[in-house]
Formats: sequence, structure tokens, C-alpha cells
Amino acid sequence: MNNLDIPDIIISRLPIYLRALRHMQAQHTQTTSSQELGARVGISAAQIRKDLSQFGEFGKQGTGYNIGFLIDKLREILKVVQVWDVAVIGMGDMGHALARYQGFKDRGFRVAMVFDNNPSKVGTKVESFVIRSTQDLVTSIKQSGIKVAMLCVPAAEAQDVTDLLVEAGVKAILNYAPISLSVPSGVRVQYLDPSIGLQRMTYYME
Amino acid sequence: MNNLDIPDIIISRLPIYLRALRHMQAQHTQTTSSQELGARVGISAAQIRKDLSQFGEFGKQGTGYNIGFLIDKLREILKVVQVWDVAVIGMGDMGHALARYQGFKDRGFRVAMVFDNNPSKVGTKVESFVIRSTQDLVTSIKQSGIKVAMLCVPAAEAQDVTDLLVEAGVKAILNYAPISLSVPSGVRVQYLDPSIGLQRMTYYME
DNA sequence: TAGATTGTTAATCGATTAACAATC
DNA sequence: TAGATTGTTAATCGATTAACAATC
Repeated sequence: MNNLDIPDIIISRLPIYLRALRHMQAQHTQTTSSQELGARVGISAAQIRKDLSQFGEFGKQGTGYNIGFLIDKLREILKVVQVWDVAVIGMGDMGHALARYQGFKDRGFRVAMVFDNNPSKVGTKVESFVIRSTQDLVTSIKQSGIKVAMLCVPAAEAQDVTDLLVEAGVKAILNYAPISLSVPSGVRVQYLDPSIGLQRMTYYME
Repeated sequence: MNNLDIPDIIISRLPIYLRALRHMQAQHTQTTSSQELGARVGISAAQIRKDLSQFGEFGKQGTGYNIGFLIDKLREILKVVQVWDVAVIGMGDMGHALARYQGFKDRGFRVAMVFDNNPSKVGTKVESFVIRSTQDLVTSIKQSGIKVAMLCVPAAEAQDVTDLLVEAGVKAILNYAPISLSVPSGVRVQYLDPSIGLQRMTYYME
């Protein structure tokens, strides 16, 4: 495929473009330009054109990009035409919130399974999901073929659970635990620690 | 100050270093090296030394870095010696989870105030916080001097609430809503949209 | 046609890495 | 002393921007 040599920094911008295009589409806009899209997401028009040109010629001189068409292309590139089943590990407040989150709709993901290691939670329900024991994690995830997980366990357990996820064949982990994870190559991690986000901003404050 | 010309990409790595150092400290380790720290966070030793050297000489040849000392320096640099009061806007599942989150402890933040625009929620309690009306947001935040907010409202309301936060003097917004926000210069936003995180990984999957 | 905007090239700018003298 | 590791320099590598011919 055209996969392996496109810089990760470009890939990381595509979901932002996709989200903004969806937003425009919801407002019944038909076309946009690199200029307009760039203004919306805070990225230069030149960069947007350069990024998109890695994957094909999606625009027309003079008129710009057809929004519906570009959305389809970005969904194909990011492989979110399909819907990915996701496992949520850790049914604390954060895991609970993710299990109930409505924002995955139409963005390529669906929570399919939830886990916790607390015996008093296992077997109870969150939304429509029966909480499974972390002891069954490897078997259940292997069996279901799930490749994507969201990790919401305490920091102290996060690496151990990660090792289980890797063993189960998970290839993408969205990590809410406040700790750096080590994973083998071929497995990806994205970090969403709120304190890290906040500390990236306080530096700039007087 | 030594502030204004250090690249943001360096600043964005410092909280990662700080988190890892705290972790080492919790295990009663006294010193570390750029090598060891780098292995832990997945960053080259050279880059860590280069990053830190922007702010001073914190290490010793032959022995590396004293962990406690380096933690103190990073906390000063990132301005998290002090504790920042934070407002949480939107008491849905996510806002609820953040209001109860224990992970801000010792990382420089404390939830101080929570808001929702739903009249049936206003006045009720989440943890020890009485939910305030979004109508009082500007007044309350101005009065309290809060400079940091976490935004957990639906996408459709996020820009309007952001404008209120800016009006109230907030300078740092951690945005959980799935939308790009526009803010004046001098105000910073960090994005934590879970779908974006997931879509940044699916590209690499077969 | 005239105006607008793409895709792409070359130039610029910035970030990372390798290497090593200094020194604990 | 011998070994280890820093802080820094110069070289390399990569990303962004400006500019414009092509063309809708």
C-alpha cells in the first residue's frame, strides 16, 4: 500500500480535517477550500494541500474540495469506513463515561465489551454491557477479534493490563492511565492524561 | 523570563518527563540518567538532555540527574509548584468523571467549581461541588480568578461556552468536546477527543 | 474570459541525532 | 584512576511555507 512512508505527523492531522469536514457537512455546505478548512482548524492552507496530496488529487482548481467526497476519502485512508469494536478496561468513572459515550457514533468505533477486576462489579451492567472479569480478558478479546482498547485502570495496574491486551492481539490502545506504557512494535498507544494536557498550558501562564 | 522562545514541542515533552520522574521517585530511586529516562518514555537520551539544557544544567557528569531535584525544577518551569483551581463545564458523564478524578492530586490542579446549563442539575451536588448555572459562569469565574477550565459540553455548545470562558479570563482550556475551538491569542487549548486518538491509530492497522 | 484554487516544486525553517570534550 | 554521563556543537534529517504553473 501507500502506507509505510507517510510521516505520522501528517496522519495525526487527518482526523482533525475529517472532524471539521463533518461539521461543515452537517451545516449543508457542499464544497470548501484549503483556505477555509485551514482557518477552521488552525493549520495553513499550504499544509492541508500538501497533506492531502500524499494520498491523491482530491480537489479541483478554482473550486476547491467537494466535502462529501473528501470525507469519503479520509475515512478510507484512516480505515474508519468500517466500524471497529472496542474494549474498555476499568469501570471506574472514566471507563463508565466511555462505555456510555455517544460520540463514537459515525466516527468508526463502537464499544463492544467492558472489563473490571473488581469482583463486586463483575457481572453487573453498565449501559447494555455486562462487566466481564479482567481474568477473562485475553480469552474474550482473542475470541471476539477485537483490536482496539481503551485503558481506564489505575496507573499501578496499567502496564500489566497492557501486557494482557497485547497478548490478546490488541493493536491500538487509547490510554487514560497517567503512565507511559511500553508495548512491542506493531502496537500503538495514544495518551489522554488530563494532567499532561493541563501542564502543557500552565508553562505559558504568568 | 526565559520563556518566549522555547519551542512548544519541547514544552509539551516536559510533563511526560515529570510524570516518569515521579514514578521513579515513588519507587525510592534517587538518581537517573537521560538514557534510563528516555527508555522509559520512548524518547532519545540526546533529546532529553537537549530539552533540559534549555532551562539550566540540572545533571552531573558521570552520575546523571538527582530525581528529586529535577522534579522540583520541572515543576517550577511548568508552574505547577502552585495548585491551579480549575472549573469543569458540563456535568455529563465526562464532566462528572473529571469532578471526581483523583489524578490531579500533586500534579498542580484542583477542581474548584463545576457548571451545567440544565436547570434540573443546577443546585444539585457532584462530589462536594454544588453545580452552578452556566448563566453565572462569567461572574463566578471572574470573581474567583480561575484561569483553567475543562470543557465537557456537547460539540454544539462548545464554542459558545468557550467564548464565555474567554470573557471570564480563562487562559487554558482542556477541551473534551469533539470540535476545533477558536480562541484569541493568549488563550491556549488542548484537545482530548477520544475518537481523534483512535483514528490516529487505525490508519496503521491492516 | 477572469477569478479562484489546486498540486507541486524549491527554499526556508526547525527539530533530532551523533559525537565528544569536559568532568563527576 | 577508570567508567559513566553530562551539556553542547555541528551535521543530518524532516517539516513547513512561499510561490506559481496548471486548470477548473
